[in-house]
Amino acid sequence: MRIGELSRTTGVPVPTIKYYLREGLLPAGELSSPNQASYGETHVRRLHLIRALIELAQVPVAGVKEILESLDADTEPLHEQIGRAHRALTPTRRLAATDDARAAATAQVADLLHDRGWSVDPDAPALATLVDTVAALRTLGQDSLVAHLDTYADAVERFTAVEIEAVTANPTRDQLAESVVIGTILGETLISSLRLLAQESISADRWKNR
Amino acid sequence: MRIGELSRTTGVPVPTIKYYLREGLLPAGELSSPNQASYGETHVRRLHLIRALIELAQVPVAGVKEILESLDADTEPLHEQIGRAHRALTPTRRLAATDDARAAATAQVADLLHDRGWSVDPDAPALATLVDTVAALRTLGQDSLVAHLDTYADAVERFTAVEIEAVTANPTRDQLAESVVIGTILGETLISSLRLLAQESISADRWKNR
DNA sequence: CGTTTATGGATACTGATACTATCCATCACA
DNA sequence: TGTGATGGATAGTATCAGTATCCATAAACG
Repeated sequence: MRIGELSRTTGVPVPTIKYYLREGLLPAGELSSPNQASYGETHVRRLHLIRALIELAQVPVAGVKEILESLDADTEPLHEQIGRAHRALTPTRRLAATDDARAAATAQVADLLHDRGWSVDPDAPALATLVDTVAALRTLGQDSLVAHLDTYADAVERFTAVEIEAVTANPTRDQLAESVVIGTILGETLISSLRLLAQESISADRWKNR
Repeated sequence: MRIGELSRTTGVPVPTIKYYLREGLLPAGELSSPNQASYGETHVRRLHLIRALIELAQVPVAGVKEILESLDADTEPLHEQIGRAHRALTPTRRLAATDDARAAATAQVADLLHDRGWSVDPDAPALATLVDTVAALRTLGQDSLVAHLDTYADAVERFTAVEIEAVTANPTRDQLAESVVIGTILGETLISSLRLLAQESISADRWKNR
């Protein structure tokens, strides 16, 4: 398959494919002559994955590259592959907060992790984001939401368990890693759109007249 | 309070505040003379909100504007205010899928909505995103995840119930609207970081040796 | 009272991101 | 043999989210 056909079967414009090749998101095709390369099924699959990450999950190109590299690095421990995907997904979003708001948030999050027995890397970017978000919610006067952090954590444990289960069905390690990474990323898009739909539906008949 | 002090108390640089003023995110201060305006507590609060939306929830500036306008439009029905926030949160993320993948996804999503009794606007952007995501997961060979859509929906209903409860405690309608909108948006950041932490912790001891 | 500093408002510039467009020397195929 | 596609390189574009610069005026300080 040459680039034109790859473009036609995936719906991705040729210049964009060339761009992904340049950026190293897509491995080069096999060269039969200096200006004739052929692409295969793996390229089709990868292009689909790239588009899903960029379009649906809004992962920046650099993040996609990171994720794909981790998928290809199948010598490294699975947990490390997942860690790389997580990092690529959590663009350091920090927010200055007053010292006491941050201290309170840090303490609350530490309690939560302790109570749940979650052991995470203290440098995990998601941890910083969580602390900042809790602090921001307090600063914005939304303490009642923060008070239910535990219920959020319950619900989150629920689907994380399902994901782990769904994913362990994969026979090979490579497939497992791919499932985990795709599930982590597209799962978020899934949850987020489900949540918006649930809110829309519930809020519609809850506050019809306000 | 003049712009310098506003900058110092919020940690937002003066040129950035001027930019937000230009973009209409922040209402103008009260002018005492052609080049002397004074800002108050509302400006401090609003700046905190803007920064939280932009930094933590990664909402684009245009979306923040939309959200704030809906918060200020306290004459329109609450449900419509929420709808605007939702639209600002769901940047049309579409992904070309093969016709049968999309058809299957559309059917599955329709079933889900029906079974749960969720009634949503067929033009809701979140609906399109959900369909595309389900189609993409199938195309990428992740059917086992898609098979658990219902469990995701369960967990999502759980959050939503908590949020509604937490938020109805607000005495005034304005506060209620603000809580709903902030909860919708920052809640997503909260859930996403909790989920990453849960995954990290669970995956760590689940796949120690793979 | 004069001088330094800050301010409001307008306009211009910047850096990052994600593509698009153009070139050109091959290459395949008719 | 010529026509269109290809690989590879380089340059251009649009959008976004600020930054920077200017200027005339106002406030604060000595």
